[in-house]
Amino acid sequence: MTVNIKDVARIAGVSTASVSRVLSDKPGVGAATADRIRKVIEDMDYRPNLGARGLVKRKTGNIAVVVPRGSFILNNPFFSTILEGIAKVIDQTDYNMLMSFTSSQQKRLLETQSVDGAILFSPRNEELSLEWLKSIGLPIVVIGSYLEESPFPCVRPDDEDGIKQAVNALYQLGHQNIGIINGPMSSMHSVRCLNGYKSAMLELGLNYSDKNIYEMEEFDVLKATKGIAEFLNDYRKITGVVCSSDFLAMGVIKAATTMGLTVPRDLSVVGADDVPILDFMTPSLSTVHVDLVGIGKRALAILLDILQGKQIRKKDVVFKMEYINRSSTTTPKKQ
Amino acid sequence: MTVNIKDVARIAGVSTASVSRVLSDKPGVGAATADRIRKVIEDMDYRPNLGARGLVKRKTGNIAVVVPRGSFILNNPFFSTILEGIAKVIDQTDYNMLMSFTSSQQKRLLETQSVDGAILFSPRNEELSLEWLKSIGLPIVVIGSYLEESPFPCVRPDDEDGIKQAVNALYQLGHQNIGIINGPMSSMHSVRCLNGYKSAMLELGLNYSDKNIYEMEEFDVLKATKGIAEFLNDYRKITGVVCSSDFLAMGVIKAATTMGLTVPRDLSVVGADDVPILDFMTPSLSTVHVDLVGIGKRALAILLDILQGKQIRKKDVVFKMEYINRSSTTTPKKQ
DNA sequence: CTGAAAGCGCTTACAG
DNA sequence: CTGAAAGCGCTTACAG
Repeated sequence: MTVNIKDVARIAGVSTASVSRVLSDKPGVGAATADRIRKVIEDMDYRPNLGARGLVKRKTGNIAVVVPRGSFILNNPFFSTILEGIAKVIDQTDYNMLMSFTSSQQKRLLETQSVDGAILFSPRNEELSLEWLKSIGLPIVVIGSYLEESPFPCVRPDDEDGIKQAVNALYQLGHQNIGIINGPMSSMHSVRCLNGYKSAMLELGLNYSDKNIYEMEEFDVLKATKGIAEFLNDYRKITGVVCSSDFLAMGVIKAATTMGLTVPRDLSVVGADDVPILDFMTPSLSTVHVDLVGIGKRALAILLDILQGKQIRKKDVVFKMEYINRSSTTTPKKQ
Repeated sequence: MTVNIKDVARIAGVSTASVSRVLSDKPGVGAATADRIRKVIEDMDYRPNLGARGLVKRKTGNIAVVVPRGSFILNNPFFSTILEGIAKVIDQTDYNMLMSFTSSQQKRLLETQSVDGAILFSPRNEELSLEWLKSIGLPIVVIGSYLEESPFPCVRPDDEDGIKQAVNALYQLGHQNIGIINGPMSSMHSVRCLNGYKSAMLELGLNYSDKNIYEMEEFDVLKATKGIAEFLNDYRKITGVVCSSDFLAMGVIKAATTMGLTVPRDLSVVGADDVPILDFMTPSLSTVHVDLVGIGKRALAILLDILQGKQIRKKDVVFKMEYINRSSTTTPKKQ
């Protein structure tokens, strides 16, 4: 049996009210009494039951971090890097982090008063509908994208501009026939990337057709290498591709290698996000950098502000991206 | 104000006891009454407050997953892959997963009755002392290693044998001068890897000295490339290295590349664990495979068993490893 | 089959 | 400065 506040009160010869007061540094306890209580707490190694406290204070001290269905997600360094940012600031607070993966778990987590607020990674309306999310009345911050009409604060990379920079960088190197490897269009992120690609191509006066655009059905690159290889094979004129994520770029390089192409000699590849681990690849990945850790930090900071009742000024926080030239890109071969 | 069990009872015209009974499918409620209650629950969109329930049932429905200090950890695919296994089985239960990173957070999480059990990733005695861990009386399963005298069930790769296989594989390819890149000796894992290395070398009749052994002070490979490069440079006779993790192997390849060495032509490198993402590297990594997802699943399964009061048979579960030859290894050059 | 009551471990007006 | 009491939202003997 673990010791509770009553035990402490009894041993210290005071009421539980007094113990509670010193526990939360509230005034109204004499210095001598307080010291005595503190000693007893120490001696008995008493720790308050956070659940019980939460019940009366009507807050749990927990924050949910919700990642979309699909376990692959954890292995995606994009998420783990942002998570690192979240972890960094949560460690300076008294909040605990609850994670959930499947959509049934998520719902239960969000609707059972188990958390005070939630950070949602690119939620999908099919799984977490806007209406439902609003109905539970929980403070929410989303990372990445959600529906256009979402009322929740959002923090995300400027992906549209990022892709534009990537296309421009390839163009500067001399590429004319540029492709894009994109995620499923059910995600706003992919939509914006495609927009960025198209407008960059247009501005540069470059031609493109459907054969320049590969849209994956799923995010799981580990299983998509084959499709990418077919795409690359189908239209050999492409000399450079931009990808909507580093993870995809990794798949592209893998696919190219499988086909006997050498990156960057035969194909230049640009990623997006600049996930730390990929700097270790050979060739190291040219990409469009964004401060992923910063995104995580910022998202949690906003949630914390909401939790403290602060008014938030900026509903949408967009992190700027910046092209980094490494060694997966070069001048195209003369055809 | 969210609706509570009293509201439901009032509207349904019954006592809270009856509502509670249908909530948890307990007998003792007439079919008609039960149906009526269920309808009210539905209509009012009532969800039980898990915190309140936990208070009386004396369990929280939460499981802690504790990873060692150092945010880099999240980006280590070794952890995220195991985590994937944990997530997979937790999603089939009603438990939620609480994660914590810093040691102060961990202690708070474990001692405030916030969780029913915990999975500890290679805990360090300096942060989570055995004595303290025992004193909190929480069901615990450790992944990786802890102290020799730890009473907690443990699941881990057979790392000693894994390294032996790696050394043997290099030997088969013709390598004689084999090095090892290891983690800090404060970790049992590193100790076992070193043992495996030494006994393999001994069995093969190969010579080695301190110059064959590089021990990192920290696990953060992203910052250790320099040290590895110095090590490789210091004793150029080494033609192949085994590493105590794929993550380290990645650092070795990076370091070698920086020095102008080509892997595997100038240096063969073997990783350990076979983390999914590294199959995408060029060259793809030769490594010693272990079922990381399985380790995660198994660890949680054991914890769940303990939580259900089952007696556990095997205190230590060791997953076998198996060498996989990919393209970061080859026959050494003639010197 | 059903409900009144006590209790899980806390906190917080309220009264003194 | 201090304590008795009520209450947070549930569950569970106990009695009928």
